[in-house]
Amino acid sequence: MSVMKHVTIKDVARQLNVSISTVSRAFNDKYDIRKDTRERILKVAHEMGYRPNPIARKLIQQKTFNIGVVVPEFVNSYFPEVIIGIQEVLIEKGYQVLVMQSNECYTTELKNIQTLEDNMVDGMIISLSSEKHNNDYYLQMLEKGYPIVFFNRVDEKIPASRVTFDDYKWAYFATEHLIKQGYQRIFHFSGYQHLSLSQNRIKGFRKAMDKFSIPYTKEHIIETGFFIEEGRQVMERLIAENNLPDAIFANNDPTAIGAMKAMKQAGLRIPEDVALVGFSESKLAEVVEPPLTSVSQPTFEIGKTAANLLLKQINADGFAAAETVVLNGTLNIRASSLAPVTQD
Amino acid sequence: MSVMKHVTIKDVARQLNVSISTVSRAFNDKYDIRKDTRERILKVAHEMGYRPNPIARKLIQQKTFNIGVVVPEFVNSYFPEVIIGIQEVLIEKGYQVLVMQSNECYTTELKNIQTLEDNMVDGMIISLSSEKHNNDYYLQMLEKGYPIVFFNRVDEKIPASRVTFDDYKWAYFATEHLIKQGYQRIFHFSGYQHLSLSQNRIKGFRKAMDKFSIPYTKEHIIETGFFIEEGRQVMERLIAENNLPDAIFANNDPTAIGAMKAMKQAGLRIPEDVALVGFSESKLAEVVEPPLTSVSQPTFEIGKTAANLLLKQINADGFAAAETVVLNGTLNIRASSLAPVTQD
DNA sequence: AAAGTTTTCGGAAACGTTTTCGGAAACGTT
DNA sequence: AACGTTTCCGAAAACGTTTCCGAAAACTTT
Repeated sequence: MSVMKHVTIKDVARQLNVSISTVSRAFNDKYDIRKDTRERILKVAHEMGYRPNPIARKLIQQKTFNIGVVVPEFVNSYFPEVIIGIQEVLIEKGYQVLVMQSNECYTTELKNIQTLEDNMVDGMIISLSSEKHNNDYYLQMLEKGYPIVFFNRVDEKIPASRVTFDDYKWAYFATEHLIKQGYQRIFHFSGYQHLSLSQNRIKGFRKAMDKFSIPYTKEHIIETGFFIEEGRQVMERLIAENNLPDAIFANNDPTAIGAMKAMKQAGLRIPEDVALVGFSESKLAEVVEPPLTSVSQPTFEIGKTAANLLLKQINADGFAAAETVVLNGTLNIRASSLAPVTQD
Repeated sequence: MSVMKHVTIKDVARQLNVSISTVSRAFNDKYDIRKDTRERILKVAHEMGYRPNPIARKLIQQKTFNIGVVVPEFVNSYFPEVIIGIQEVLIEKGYQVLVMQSNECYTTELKNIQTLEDNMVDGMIISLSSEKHNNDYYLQMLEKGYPIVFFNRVDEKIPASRVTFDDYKWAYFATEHLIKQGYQRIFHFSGYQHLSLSQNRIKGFRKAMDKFSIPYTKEHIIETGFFIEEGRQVMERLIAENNLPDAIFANNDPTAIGAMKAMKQAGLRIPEDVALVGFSESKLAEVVEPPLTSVSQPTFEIGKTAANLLLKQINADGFAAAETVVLNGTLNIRASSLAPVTQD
């Protein structure tokens, strides 16, 4: 009563006085069925409201046409945008996309992955949580030939396909931009430093500073994190310590904006007192006052290529060589980082 | 080779020299199994890396412990936050949450729902797309006793459980606030007007205007939509037409921020030239300059109650009466709507 | 019209579980 | 020692499909 009876393939077969296998053939467009019986079956089946039960199909086919996506969070707009890109290509190929979030927690990340695995997704697209993690499980999966693609938060010790951003290069450009605007005492608000993404941005920062022979110390690179609150706290500390830089290159927009908030609170002007550059362009950058200079990543494109890489692996149906695609960005220069001299 | 063999219940049974049923019993904690054999089985099974195949289990049990969530989009932070609330309660009860987005399109919304249905989710939590929709399919599902809960974007003609926000009341408060600050010529940027959410916000706006005997015409209520771009366009038009209000009550933050952008472009000051109030508080409100007054919704709470309502229906396992929960918000007053007189 | 081919279909096994049913084993009671 | 209970377990059916195998039916060819 409460759960109504689904129309099954048996019902259709009985109704039409044919065998189950024939109905199945009709639905799977097999070669060994007469065209007119096929159409007759499809017609009646549709009238009866029959839809093949994907669970049963999955059980026998060992293929689900589902793919799983695991991201650390989706309150910042970055991951949602990537997911839209992923769906764009996958849905068109008949796949369904199941999204799970790890909440930046390694344990739930692992649990998510196992549930997806248990549900027989044909492959996964993963962005690692910021917590320290152990690679064993991923290595095992890869060894079994399980199709996985990583993006954004990758670990170079995991030999899987991945789509990344040239964090090094664009961190360099972002820093260079500040230097060329005349800033000298530049701090970097970095992400969690065990992530290669953060390491690469630090390297880019360093490279630019070295290139232009600008002196700096370890204290100029401050492990801040990824969220507004974290950026604000670090900035508040700097203000309290009266240890202000000329400019800050923040590892992402939220931390830059957190710094911005702290500065406003303290009556400091941007960029006159401290200039700011963000990273991974979010909607926020354009909306904030002053507008935030930021490196924008092609989120949509990242999602699309990750999906395509995954499809390639799935279709190779064996051990496709791991591939790394590096995508390009742009530096969007806005008021928050303009030259201190030219300010009116 | 490419897909490794999963350890099945048979393997475990053979290994231990017991029957399949016994292994099953061990895993399902049935009463008719001796305690020590149960433990022996669990131990060995775990060592062998056996995990019960949920697909097979679903097939026979007709219960999946999955629930589906369909939202129109997740680039604005509203829906992601709700989803986090949903997951919070559902995961703890052993459910998994599958998220799909309709992209504000009725057709894909329907397709999403059917895929979820085909995948035998035990229930769904839905927020309707903004496109005009036909209720037939939902009515059918409800008639079959399928557990569904709607939130945010609901349709009063669908007699299902829902969790909503008192849009009427809070639209009233938002408008009242502007009036009390001394603004008279107030416009409302509304959402798509076939959604009851939008209608209620309009009603609240009207009620406040009437209550304080402030004259207004139909032209003061402008169907704008939900996104930044839309707000900006409407505002640009008003500026071009030299048809400026004193204040705007926008149906959500993005449209308010769109208006803000257009105003800045045109050199207009907020709130001196036009005051602004948003709705459904997003992260943006605090970050924008000037900070945006906005009604905040308890997104997290909305998700949690929606999930609980759904669980109630699922467990009633029959036809639980539809329930409507209305949650409360707060009006966060910030600089964008302060009295024009007291500005310095 | 007989023989050989090709097309079309039905039967049955398989996918990995849960669950019903019945029976063996263990125990307690007389 | 016979009987009745209770506890524990195995065999087999079921869930709704796909697919392999073989055979009937429909064509060709001679």
